Formats: sequence, C-alpha cells, structure tokens
Amino acid sequence: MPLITLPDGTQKTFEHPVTVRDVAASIGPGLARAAVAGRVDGKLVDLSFPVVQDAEVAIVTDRDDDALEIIRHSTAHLLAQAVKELFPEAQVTIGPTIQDGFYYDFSYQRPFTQDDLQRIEERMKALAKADYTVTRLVMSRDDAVTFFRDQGEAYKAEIIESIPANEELSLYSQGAFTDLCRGPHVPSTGKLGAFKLMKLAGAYWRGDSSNEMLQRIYGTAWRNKEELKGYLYRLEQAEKRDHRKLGKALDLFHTQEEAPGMVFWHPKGWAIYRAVEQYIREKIGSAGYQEIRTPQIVDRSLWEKSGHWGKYREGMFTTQSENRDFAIKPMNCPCHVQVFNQGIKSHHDLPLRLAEFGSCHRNEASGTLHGLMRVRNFVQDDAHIFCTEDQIQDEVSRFVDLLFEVYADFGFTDIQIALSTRPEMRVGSDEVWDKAERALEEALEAKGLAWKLQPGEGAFYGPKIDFSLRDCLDRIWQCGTIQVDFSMPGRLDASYIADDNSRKVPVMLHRAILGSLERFIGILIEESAGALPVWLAPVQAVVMNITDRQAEFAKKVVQILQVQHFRVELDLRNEKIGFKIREHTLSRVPYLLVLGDREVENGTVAVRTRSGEDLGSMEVGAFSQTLAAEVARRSN
RNA sequence: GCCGAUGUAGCUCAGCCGGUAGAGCAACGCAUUCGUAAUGCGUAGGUCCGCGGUUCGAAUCCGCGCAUCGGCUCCA
Repeated sequence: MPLITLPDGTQKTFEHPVTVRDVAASIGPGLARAAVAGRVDGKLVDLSFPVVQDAEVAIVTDRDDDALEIIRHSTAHLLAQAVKELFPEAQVTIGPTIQDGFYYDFSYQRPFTQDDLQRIEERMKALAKADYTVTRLVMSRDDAVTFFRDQGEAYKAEIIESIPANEELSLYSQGAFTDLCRGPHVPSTGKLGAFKLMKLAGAYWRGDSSNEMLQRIYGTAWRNKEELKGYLYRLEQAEKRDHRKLGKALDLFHTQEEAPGMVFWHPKGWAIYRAVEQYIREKIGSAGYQEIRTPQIVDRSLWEKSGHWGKYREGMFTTQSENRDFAIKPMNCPCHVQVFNQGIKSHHDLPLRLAEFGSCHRNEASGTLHGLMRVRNFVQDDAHIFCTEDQIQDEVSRFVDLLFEVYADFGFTDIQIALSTRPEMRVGSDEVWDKAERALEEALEAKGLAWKLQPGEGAFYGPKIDFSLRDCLDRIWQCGTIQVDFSMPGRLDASYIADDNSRKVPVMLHRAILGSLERFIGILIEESAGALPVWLAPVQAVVMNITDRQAEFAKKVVQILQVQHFRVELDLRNEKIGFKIREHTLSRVPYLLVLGDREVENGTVAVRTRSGEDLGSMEVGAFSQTLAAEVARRSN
C-alpha cells in the first residue's frame, strides 16, 4: 500500500490506492479546497491522479507558481468551451499557454468581432461559476481520431493523426466540451476566474502562410484578481514606454505615409543616433576595425553574382538608368568584398576587419513594419572580418567579448542568445561546418553564456549566433549577430596568398553588435522610458532664468557648456520657473539649471535633476566637471 | 504579404440613428517678471487619410487604395 512522503518529510501510509485529492484531504480540508493539482515524484498531475505505489507527493495550490501554468491551460479550455457553446460551427485547434497567458486558435466562417469577444468572456465567467467538474479520460489514438471526426472537429483529428498510433491520449471534459490535452488541469472550472480576453488576431493553421488563416483569441489568466489587476497595470505602464509614443512626445523622429518604413530623424533623435554611432566608432576603432564607405546603388550584376538577385529579388528596391538595372543595397557585404578585392591580399593582411555604417534598404512586407524596430531603411554597425579558417575561433571570441562590453555600457543584461547550426541546404564541407559551429559554440562557452540551440536554422552559407533584446512589451528583437560565411568570398572572387604561396579563399564573418541602429535606439528608448543616460540624452542640460534679469548670465552659461561640447538648451521664455521645470522634467532632460539673482551674483548655477533631486548651487566649472565625469562613465 | 481594428486642429481625443466640426494641451497676442512639476485674459487654427459611389445633403453609409496599430508569416 502506498507510502506517501510529503514535501516537509512527513510520511503517510494508506490502506488502499489513493488519489492526490485524497492525500490533500487527509492533510486538511482547507488544503483540499485550495488544491488545483499535484506533483507526484516531481511530475505535475491532476488531483484525480491515482497514487498506487510509494511516492513523493506535493499538493499544488493556487499559491504555487506551478498553479499558474495549469490555470492558464485550463482557462484556454474554458475559452474553447465558451466559443463552442456560442458558435457551435467553430472548430477548435490548439490552445497553448504563453508568457502571461494563453491563446486558442479557432476555425470559423467569419472573423470574431470585439462584441463576440465580450460575449465569449461573459460566457467563460458563467461557465467558471457553474463549476463544472473536469474529468480526464484515456483513449487510443484511433478512437480519439474517430471521436473528434464524429464531432466535426477536423483540425483536432488531424493533430491526433500525426501522433504515433500506439500512443494513448488523454482527453479532458467539462460539461459537454471535450478537448485533447496532455494536462494536468484544474479539478473544476470554479478554480478559474482571474482572466481576461485581450485581443483578436489571425494566425495561420500550423504556422504556415500557405494554410488557412484561423481566428486566434489571446487571453491572460492569473491565480487571483490582484495578480490580474497587477498585470493589467504593468501592461498599461509598459505601453507608456512605447518608443513610438515617446518618439513623438520627445520630438525624436517621425514617419509619414510617403516614406513607409523609413525614419525622419529630428534634431533630438539624431543627437541620440550620433552619440550611439560615435561610441561604436571609437569602440571598434580600438578593436582593430577600419571604417569604410561603399555605394548605395550598385549594378544588378553584382547582386546576381552574390546570389541576392536570385534569392531576394522581391525584397530589393531597384532603379534604372541608361538601360541598366541597379539595386539599392540591402546589405553591405558584397561591397566590402569589392574593397577587399582591391590589390593583392596576403595571409599577413588577415584578419582584415572592414566596418561600415552603411545605409541599407529592404522592401520588408508591409505588415511587418513596426516603428523603429522593423524598418525598410536602416543602418547597421556592420563589419566583415576576412580571415582564415583557423582564425574563426579567435575572431568570434573577440567579437563576443566586444559585444558584451558594449551591451554593458548601454546597461543591457537581459540578452537572448541563439546559436543556429547547419540547415539541410547548404554550401561548404561538413568539416568546415564542424569547425565553424564549434568555434561559435566555444566562444559562447568560454564566456559562460547560456544560449538556445536552433538546429537547422543557420543560413545556407554558414552558422550564426544572434543576440536579442526585449522591448517594453517583452517582444524579442534581434540586435547583434555574427555569421560565418563560406560562400560569398568565393562567389565574389575574393582570395589571398597563403603562406605556402597558394591562392586561398578567405572566410568572411558578418557581424554587427547593435544591429540596426534604428532598432537599437528604439529598444534604448523603451528600456529607459525616454530618460536616457546623460551620455546619450539629446539635451543634457537646460539653462533657465527666473526673470529677465538673468538672461545675459544664462546665455553665458550655455555658451560655456556648449564650447565643451555638451548638448545644452536655453529657456528664456517669460514663464514661471515651476512651469519650465515641469516641461523639461517631462521631456526627461537630466539636468535643469535654474538661474536667479543669487546665482548671477555668485556666478553659480542651481542644479536640479530630472528625478526632482536638488543638488544645490555650484560653480559652472564644478557642474561641467560632474557632467563630463558622468558622460565618461556612461552612468545614470 | 495574410487576418482584424483604426485614420477628425501641431498633440491627445469627442462627434448618438447622415443635416455640412468641438474640447483640453500646444501655438500666437496682451498683461504678469515670478525661486524648483501647469499665471491670467484674448486670438487664430481643420483638404475630417486619398479617390470614387449612394443621397437633396457624407467626418458619419458603401467600394477601392494608402498608412498606422495588434497578431500571423517572413526577416539575406
């Protein structure tokens, strides 16, 4: 008879096989009521799970983190149940949990509307209140296929058919609704309540754009109302950090219909851009890169040779002149090879690191454009390293070090790393791929980094590592990258004289630290909520007078600071000081310098930070020194 | 590109069932010269995304297009 060990070490014996629910009840009626699931020998199970032999059993209540996943999954089922009741002709497909919630995809003859969403949510609440018992049953695969076919659920049946025939499947029922699911689930729908349907979207069946588009409903679900409220509040706060809103509010940039996916940078936005660019320029300069500049518009023949014309024709902007076809460059690498190809290179010249802040255009699909994050015209902090196979390891390792230095300077620590390895279709021998993949992996390992392996996701010409950052709504955007390329140097006739006097084709590493400057700045804006650190702030200080009497002194202070290359503004408007402070605080200027008669008399400035801190009066020189130190330190 | 939603003054938004446009902030003018998050009064400002259509009459209804937003797909 089972001997059950609880998390606190106490043991219980039962005369007969018991369910997890029985175990909970034996501990206390309160626990039994609060229980949503169990953990048996480390595995999450339903409360109805029978414990037939000795086991470690823990009761999962709505206080446990484990409960969240179960609640979200069960809420997805509740959504499906509600939809099936309101729209019997809708077919269910899949309904997984995601960060902060879940979604469920349905096939239906028309898209759901906002009103439908309301009705569905109300029905969900009613179903939760009705407190249906959730029961689990096991079926053979073939029986399950028949079961769902009979109910007209073609998608469900299709999913099940792709599961091996000998497997047993679990189905969960609540009321008249039954869904295929691995489980576990809450014991009854009454355990659900802290949820909200968030948005409607289209989504392709099985994620394939050649398939039917399904109706996806996104929802969020939490353990209790307070958590739900907290989540909605965080969401609301996060939306205020949206770089598109801040870009407008802080007068950084704009976009307009006539140039979709392209950015009009305003003086303040461009100041940020230049600060970022200048920083990278210094950084790569001391890392042994040489900056170059190559043409924007290049004859079609080069793109044919590089392979881009064949593969990415649709994504390229083209133009014509004197019966020649040109493409506006979508990337810099073919041009960099042209620079490499000038003159004869020897192995003594390698590694050769050519960098360019090259403006590239790609005709991205209209639906994918997104503020600064996904644009049609962007500039990367791009560089190509021409090297020998033996140098790949060292170069990748140097690059990863450099990237982390840079990200640290910008204050980013939450970096998603992915290593993509050889795809089916590829160029280059397996030995070379082995070497390159190992080089990338070892560079990450040497830094003790955690990464996600993406097998088969590499480019046809070589493996790569991507470095991604999150935006204010936790969407992930690829920024840095390093890609090994065995193909292009050969296609474009690059070669060097090796130490044995033979001609060899160099390996090329494509790499960017920030990636698109537009995107990186978008992330920076969201990360800082517009309050950029002093070294990046478009306006580092505003000098303001209290009355007209201090105007001349204010002008002088601005001049002193501008001569030292600080970005300073003057505010002599006939407004109350409180008004000026409010405005410049809202525009996130790090330092506000207030000048009244006292300051004029003493030759000082009264310094206030954007966080409202009063640093008191100090000499102009003292202020500029602290400012300079902060810029140098890249702090704040 | 696909699905859905949205597009009104510089900005944020209101405008019910069609009768030809409104608020707050900003701007401009005047007064005020003020010590750390909004001084008062006044003035001006709109091809209601574009093009067609229905109608006596369209910001409002319909069609097409464009852009934006949320997803999906894609991302050299």
